[in-house]
Amino acid sequence: MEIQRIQRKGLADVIGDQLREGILSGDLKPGDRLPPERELATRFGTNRNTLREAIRALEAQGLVRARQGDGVRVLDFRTKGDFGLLPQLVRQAAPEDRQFLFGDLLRIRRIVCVEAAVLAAERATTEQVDHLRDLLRRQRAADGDLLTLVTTDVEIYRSLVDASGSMVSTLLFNTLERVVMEFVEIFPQIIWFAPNYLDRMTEVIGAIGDKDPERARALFDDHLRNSDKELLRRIGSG
Amino acid sequence: MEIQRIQRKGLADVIGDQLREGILSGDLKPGDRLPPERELATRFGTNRNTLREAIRALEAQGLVRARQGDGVRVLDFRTKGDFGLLPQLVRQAAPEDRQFLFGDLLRIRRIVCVEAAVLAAERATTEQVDHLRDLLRRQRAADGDLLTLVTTDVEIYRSLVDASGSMVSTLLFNTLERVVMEFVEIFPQIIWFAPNYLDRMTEVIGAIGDKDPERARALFDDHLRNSDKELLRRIGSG
DNA sequence: ATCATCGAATTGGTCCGATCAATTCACCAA
DNA sequence: TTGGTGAATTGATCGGACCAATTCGATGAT
Repeated sequence: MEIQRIQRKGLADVIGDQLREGILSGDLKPGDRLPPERELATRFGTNRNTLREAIRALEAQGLVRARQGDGVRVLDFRTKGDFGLLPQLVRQAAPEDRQFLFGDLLRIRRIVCVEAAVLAAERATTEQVDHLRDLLRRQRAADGDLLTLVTTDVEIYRSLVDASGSMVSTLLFNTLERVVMEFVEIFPQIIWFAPNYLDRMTEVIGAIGDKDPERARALFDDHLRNSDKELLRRIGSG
Repeated sequence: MEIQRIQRKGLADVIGDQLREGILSGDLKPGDRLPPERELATRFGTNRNTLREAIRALEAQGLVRARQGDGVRVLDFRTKGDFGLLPQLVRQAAPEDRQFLFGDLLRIRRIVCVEAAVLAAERATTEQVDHLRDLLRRQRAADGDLLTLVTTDVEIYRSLVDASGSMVSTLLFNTLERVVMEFVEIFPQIIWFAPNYLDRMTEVIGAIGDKDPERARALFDDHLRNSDKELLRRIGSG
């Protein structure tokens, strides 16, 4: 497990974060016009170039739109915002909203992962199924080592989504995983494995190996419903 | 229906598009280091500031990562890329991949929309259900006017997702809708409404009004499976 | 009074040149 | 071989200048 190099944040990133927070929190409403770049720059104690880089990043995320001669206008991220905004949105959600958000997230993650399993049962190559079985073996060998369990678990899910052969699912999974990681930082207690976790996953991957989409769907959906229910319970009582 | 104002693309946008295309097409591989900013700027016939704005946008989308003293490195969008990359990916996909991509997209859209309908049946307020019924009436009144049919259809889906009360679903729907619009430009023939479209939607919204999640799920899932099958057929034969 | 027209003010877009700061890497010494 | 040191590389920030699109008020014709 490689140590993650800390990403040093430059001034433009900090400014971008502040503006983004203002938009996602609702302080800056859709249709609002940001102050002129020259004014914003001095207000943040920087120059126009650096400030513009910050705004470019927001523009790339669909949060604002700059028009020459007019100004920089805040867009409505609720109707135009991208799914990729979710991690940031979770990070700064009010504590009373987080449990609700988490429940919705688990629901979406479940149906996406189940559908990926179904697709994998239709399309996966024998190499991909073998790789999944390898990961399960590694998971059994981990024997309680939490770090190994977590990283291998993520790898299993990722490999399963890869086996579905769907770029749509893969990219969707990437973002979902990122959101889950945000929640892990907020609720560390959701790092948890169901008692029958390994047996269930073995059954699911068995169904995929058997090219039996409907059995994979039923098994995985049932497992995730139960598992997610427990995760929600742990947050509720924590 | 307001005419969409054409978004004027600046130089930084054009440069960003070119670099993004290089990454998504695989010409620039993960781990590759881009040429130094000073060199890239002259190569694109521009200056460092403009070029840096282009790179900032790519960075905000998780396609590259710039580190002072090192350089700008290409990230692996397959494992780290965001769901929001999908529209651009569709736009420049090879023609032989597009049908496949479209099938996967419809599959994900179906399960997401169905789940939104289920949630709506659990949570929707009477006002939200009334609004959905209004939209259906407007759709009936459209009577063949294609522009009205399309825009109202999008509004129905959006209102349905809104009625699910799930920000996760809403943002996910935003991106999915954007991808669908990309496909519409490529395959205009997918603008199509099933003969029983209005009756089916009326039934679904009826189930939501009755607070009957499972009936909403069954009705909507069945409708979308049939409808999507026809859409795929129209692409295949077109 | 109402509307069209034009021009100045506003504001984002691009460009130039310079300096600061983190990283890398070749070189040297122990 | 190892470890440190400094030069080279490269991104980050800065200040100022001018170009270009939009907005909006003044002006004048109807």
